[in-house]
Amino acid sequence: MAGNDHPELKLRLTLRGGEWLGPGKADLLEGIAETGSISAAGKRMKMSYKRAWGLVEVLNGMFREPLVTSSRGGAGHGGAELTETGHAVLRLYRQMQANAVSATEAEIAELMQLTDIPDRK
Amino acid sequence: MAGNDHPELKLRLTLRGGEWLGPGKADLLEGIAETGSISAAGKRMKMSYKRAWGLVEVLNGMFREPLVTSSRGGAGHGGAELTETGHAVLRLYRQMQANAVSATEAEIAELMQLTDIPDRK
DNA sequence: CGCCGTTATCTCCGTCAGGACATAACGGAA
DNA sequence: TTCCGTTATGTCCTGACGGAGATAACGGCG
Repeated sequence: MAGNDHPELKLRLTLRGGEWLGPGKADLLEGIAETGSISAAGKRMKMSYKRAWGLVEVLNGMFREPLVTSSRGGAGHGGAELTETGHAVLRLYRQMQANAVSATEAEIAELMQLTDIPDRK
Repeated sequence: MAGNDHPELKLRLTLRGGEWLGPGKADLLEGIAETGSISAAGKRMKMSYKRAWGLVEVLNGMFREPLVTSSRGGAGHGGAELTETGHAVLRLYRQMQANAVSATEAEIAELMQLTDIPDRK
């Protein structure tokens, strides 16, 4: 019951100068996939709609095909969802994350031994 | 010309909330090790001395033992160098980076295939 | 002693990412 | 036609980050 977040490893993949994929955009994609809405996904991450929408715009511009499609009005009063490419990107990022964590476990453990977290008793 | 940096993977290891080790601090440590000076290392990265010094202070507070020792005046007119712990942290981070890159090569390649970089003929 | 280059601090300022808020468009449903 | 919740897009503002520059301390050396 340490309550420790466990040291966390975050990845940022820079595709081109100024364009990158990191934890924030990945979480947003996941949120959109789960909520079906940009605003709901943004709210869940406690970011403004404006920012969430901006990130989606950037994401859509980074790849050949858009990662998110959205619609206004209509039956469900509008919404958004991931395209096939969107799902693929999210899955690949998560896979990268998992692979990276397991490939660096040893070094992370060593680094943690050098930190102050003394296990307090 | 292509001039492409090749996609680059950056790691950020969060030890505790608000305390993390990333590419910036690692490069700074490396710079201090090579130049023997906080200001020179900072200048090399085009950051102000104030910022470089602040990062060093944070780094020293993140681990049980300081990573950087510094001295004013004296024979060499002052300077800084990495402690044994400092060298260890830098080495471990570089190792993490290398391991993570090779562990995610496949996914990175797949992601790049989805990007716009079309080789422009 | 006075010189020198670095560390160590401080204060002032410009920049800018991002939040808060306002507005409009959309389009099926009631 | 009105209602609704979401997308889409703008303006205004604040707060934090970090640079620029000044100042002082340090401590061997000449």
